[in-house]
This record gives sequence, structure tokens and C-alpha cells, in this order.
Amino acid sequence: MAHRIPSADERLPAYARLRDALASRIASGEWGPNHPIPSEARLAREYGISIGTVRKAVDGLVAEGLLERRQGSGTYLRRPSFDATLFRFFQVRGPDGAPSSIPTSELILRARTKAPKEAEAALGTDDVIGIIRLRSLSDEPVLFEELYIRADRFAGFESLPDSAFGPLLYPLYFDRFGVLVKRATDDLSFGRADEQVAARLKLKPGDPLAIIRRTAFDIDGTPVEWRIARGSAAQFHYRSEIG
Amino acid sequence: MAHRIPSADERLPAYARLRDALASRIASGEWGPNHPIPSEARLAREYGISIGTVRKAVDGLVAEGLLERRQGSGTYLRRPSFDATLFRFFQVRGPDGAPSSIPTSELILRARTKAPKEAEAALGTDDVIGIIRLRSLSDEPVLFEELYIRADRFAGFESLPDSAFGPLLYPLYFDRFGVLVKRATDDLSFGRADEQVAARLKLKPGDPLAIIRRTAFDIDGTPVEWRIARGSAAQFHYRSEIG
DNA sequence: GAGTGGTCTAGACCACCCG
DNA sequence: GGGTGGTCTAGACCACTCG
Repeated sequence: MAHRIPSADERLPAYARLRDALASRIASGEWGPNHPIPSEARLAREYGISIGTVRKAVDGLVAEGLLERRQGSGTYLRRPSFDATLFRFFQVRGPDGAPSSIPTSELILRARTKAPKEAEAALGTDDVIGIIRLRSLSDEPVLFEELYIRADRFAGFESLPDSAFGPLLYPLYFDRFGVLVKRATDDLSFGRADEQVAARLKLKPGDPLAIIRRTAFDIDGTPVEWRIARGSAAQFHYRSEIG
Repeated sequence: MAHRIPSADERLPAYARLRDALASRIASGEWGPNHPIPSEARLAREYGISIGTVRKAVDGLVAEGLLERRQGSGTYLRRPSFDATLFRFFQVRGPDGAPSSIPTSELILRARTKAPKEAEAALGTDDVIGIIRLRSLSDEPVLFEELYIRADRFAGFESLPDSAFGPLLYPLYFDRFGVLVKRATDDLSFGRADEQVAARLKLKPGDPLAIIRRTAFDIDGTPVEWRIARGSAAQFHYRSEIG
């Protein structure tokens, strides 16, 4: 009975209170990426509830994608590994129909700046770091991306060495800044290329574009990144499963 | 211990075997839409396992969307009510920003026919009933739809009275033909309008189109419907949540 | 072999729904 | 009031991981 469950509505069931308590301990960064959270038996002892109830709380967090069980080893933070790549919107296949090669990323610009209106509205601040990237598959440009991340969460991002960047940003956010992107919303629409975008993507001005606007949220619900990505509509292809 | 759990791998855990057994009893139509399945206590007795294990099995089916618990009443089949409307891909808002009115549907054609190649590939048969609809919001045409459903699952569909049709087909499938659409895959891409589609949607030939191809599956995994829907790309808007 | 999560038991009491 | 699902207990044994 060591842990007080903080500020939880007393009427909530025990498993819900433990789930919330664990979520806030996770959000506070108490456990690193490869350090297991306390065992179920231990949590049961510490919170004075039974193991079955602890399991139900942990089940909830696992279902939410925050935790990951490893049998025989422990329960760990899940690395921010959900398939959030924007390439899922673009099907580029070789002549044999096989999925094409590994995406690459060319960093065009990175600087502390004032957010454009749309990004400011999404992030709730205009103090941001702006990033412009061109992303390619098999040396063919596919996506032109403009990103803004909150300066208060990513202090020093501008001065990271280029070598720190891989094709994916979210692992970098996590490893260097402790920002765990938990969810994102992608907004898809359709438009036409202006001169700048056309030049970057090797299209003609006026060519049809798929436009994706994304807002990504931290584990505590704070919006930490806003981006707009543009790619040729001709290459656009998206599969959505429902049910 | 009344029920034999049919042909289940003996090595599977008890909850998994019960889950599969219940799924196949559901698929066989043993319980109607407003008839509860046996209570948890009863299932525990009949299958010779404990209530906690029954709950875990039922939890799985609830998570899959097959069942729905109603506290104090029982556990029921979930009506096929997932939001599968293709209008979710098209944002049509009034000048005040409010979502626009109720979708309407104009039935243009309905006949037993031979499926086109793509539909045959998806359905595994070319013996189908074809349906062509034009769907509108606020009297403005938004979607031009071409559907094919398996003739063996929808015997007599051609001769339903027009009055049987509402804007949504899946409730009709369920109520009249016992076909419960459990999941579907939507494939989105962009293309250009041909003369026929342009005329129906009040566009110009060559105008950009959003094209959605859907395959819908029965509860037992059989593909029962394939459709292709086209709408103006300018109105296309889709929001996807990930995480 | 010690510790972890995975499965399972055989109950209990509660909140809720409905006839 | 009787039956239902919702929560919870206090254990058990197993399969797995890792030092």
C-alpha cells in the first residue's frame, strides 16, 4: 500500500485508477524505453489490489498502445513504432509489382522560426522549429514535407548534427527529446501543384496533388508537431480497413 | 459440459477455443439480432470452464465488434452499424461550416448480370447483381456508385421493391438476407472523370476524381460486395486517426 | 533457478435492467 | 426480485526469458 493513487475520482473502479496512475507515471518519464515497469505482482502489493485487477489495468494500457508485454521478461514502454509513415499513402511499385525500395530523406531546411497560421492554430504556439524535407523512393521524389515542432519541447533541435537524422523522425523525438508521439490525425485532401512544389517533385505546375496535413500528439495530449506533405495524386493510393 | 467445442486445436487456451466456438455459432445464425447469447454463468457451466475464462472469450468478441454487452440485460449481437458510409470521404459543408444535410440516393439500375473483371476477382464469382446509384447531399450529386453483390447470397435482390431501399444498404442486407457485413477494405486513389461520370456528377470530362474501391466481407470472411465509387476530388476530404 | 507474464479457478459483491 | 453483466479477490500452475 505504498503508492497513493493521485487525485483519482474515488468512485472509479480500482483498475481504472491504477491505469490512470500508471499512465501518468509513464508520461512523467519515470521509466526509460528499455526498463520494465514494476511486475504485476509488485504493483498488486504496492497498490493493495489483486493481481487480476492489475492485469486489467495493464491490459487497458497495452490496448491503447502505451505498453508492451514480453512474456518471461516484463512489461515495457512501447517504442513509438506505429506505422505512421506518410509513404503508406503512396504506392510505388517496381515493374515486377514488388514494393519499391527504402525511403530516403533529404533535409532541405531546419531553423527556429515563427509558425505559419495553420501550424500555430494546431500547436497553440508560434514558437517553433521549421523543417523542410524531400522524401524519395528509389531516387524518385515522392513527398515534399514542411514540418513545425514546438520549440519548447525540442530545445536544440536546430543544432543537431545532420547525421542524427534517419528517415523517421519519431524515434529521434523519443530518443533525443523524450517526446513520445502517441497518436496523430492525418487529413487528406486534394489540390494542385504550385511552382515550388512542382519543381521539387518533378511535376508541372497545376498537376494534381494529394495533400496530407498531420497533427501529432504527445503522450499527454499536447500537440507537438504539425506538418503538411504533398505528393503526386497519380501515385496516391491508400487502403483503409473498417469494421 | 454439454457443448463439445468443435474441431478446435487442443493446444489452444480454453478462452480461445470458446471464442472460436461462439464465433462459429454466431456465424451460423443461431442467435437473432435481439436475442441475447447465453449468460456468462451458463456458458461457464455448459463448457465446463470458469466465469473469468468465459469473460475473456466474450471480451475478445466484443473487441472484434461481433458482440455487445448490455449490463443487466445480456450480451447481444452487435448490429452492423459501423460507420462505413463513403460520405466520410467527402466533406460538404454549408456556408456556415455546419455539416450539410442528409444523404439521398437515386437508384439508377439494378439487374442480375455478369461481374466485370475486377469485381469477379474480388468476389470469386461472376454471378452477381449489379446496382448503380447516384448519391447526393443537398440535391448536389456527390458520388457515382457501381456495386456488385453475390447472386447466391442475395437471391431475389433484383425484385425488391424500390421502397425497400433507404440510403444505407448494409442494414437492408442484414434484415432481408441475413448477410452481416463485418468488415470492409476501402482503396482510395485519384483519377479523371470520363464522359459518363462527368455527366452524372456535373463535372467536365478530365476533371480530377477521387475513386474508392471497396470489398465488403461477411461475418465468415466471404466477400459479398464489391463497389467502385467516384466523386469530385475537389470535394474529397478524409481524416485518418493513427496511434 | 528465479522472476516474469499467460492462463485459469471458484467463488464474492455490486450496479443495473426488466417483468 | 431474479437475472444479467461489472468488478474484484487470492490464490494456482504453466511457458517463457535471462543471468
